[in-house]
Parts: sequence; structure tokens; C-alpha cells
Amino acid sequence: MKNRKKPARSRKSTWEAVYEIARQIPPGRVMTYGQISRLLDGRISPRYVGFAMHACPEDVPWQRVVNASGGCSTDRLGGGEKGLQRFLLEMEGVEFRPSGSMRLEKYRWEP
DNA sequence: CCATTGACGAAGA
DNA sequence: TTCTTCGCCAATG
Repeated sequence: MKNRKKPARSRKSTWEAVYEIARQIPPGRVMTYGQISRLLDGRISPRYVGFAMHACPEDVPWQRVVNASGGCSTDRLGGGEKGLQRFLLEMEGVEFRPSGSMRLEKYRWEP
């Protein structure tokens, strides 16, 4: 084949790789930003995973991606409905502690 | 090409 | 436990 091989991350937008993973998260389970970063073999930093999710298409269950503390950073943004992410997760059967965090040990999903 | 930006993570105070 | 600091890397203008 021709030598025209672009860097792997340019094959698709680096963000797209994040979406692919997020779409595989089953209901009632969650993944952390850092976890996704590691699954991508460090091609993208945890910071940017979250940033990618912010611009994610609608077919991505962004709600199932939380920070390493098991909390919803999105709720802090106040961009719209406060607690929307938490609300959606509770619909899927995820329980939150009063502190606003979930038990990651229980809900974290690993492929 | 350069500066800015971000929904993070881990470690330290 | 909360807050701060640093590292991290790609997208945007």
C-alpha cells in the first residue's frame, strides 16, 4: 500500500475515539475521564477527554462519563439544569451519596 | 505558528 | 476533606 499513512490520531479525530468508547458503556455503569484516557493508551490526556465530551454528538451517553471522584462535574457548570447528569444516572439505577459522589468501585465499567 | 482553553488526575498542604 | 499546584495534549482563533 502506499506510504501515505497519517498518524493514528489523525485517522479519525482524537475526540472520536473517545466517543467510540463512551458509546460502549452499558446503562447503569460509568467510566472516568482518566480511564478512557488510559484505554486510548495515553493518546489523549484526561483533561481533553472531558473537553471532548463537552462537544460530543447526541449518540454519546456523556452522562455515563464522570470524574475520578465519582461526581458529576457537569453539575457544577450550571449550564442549564443543575444535576442533569446525576438525574439521568439515577434513572439508570445509580445511587449517589449525600456528598454527591457515587461508589465508583461499584459502578465503574471496564471493557 | 503562538496563545488560550478546558466537563481531569494525582499529590501535597 | 477541601483547596492548590502541576502535568497533560489537542482544538480553536
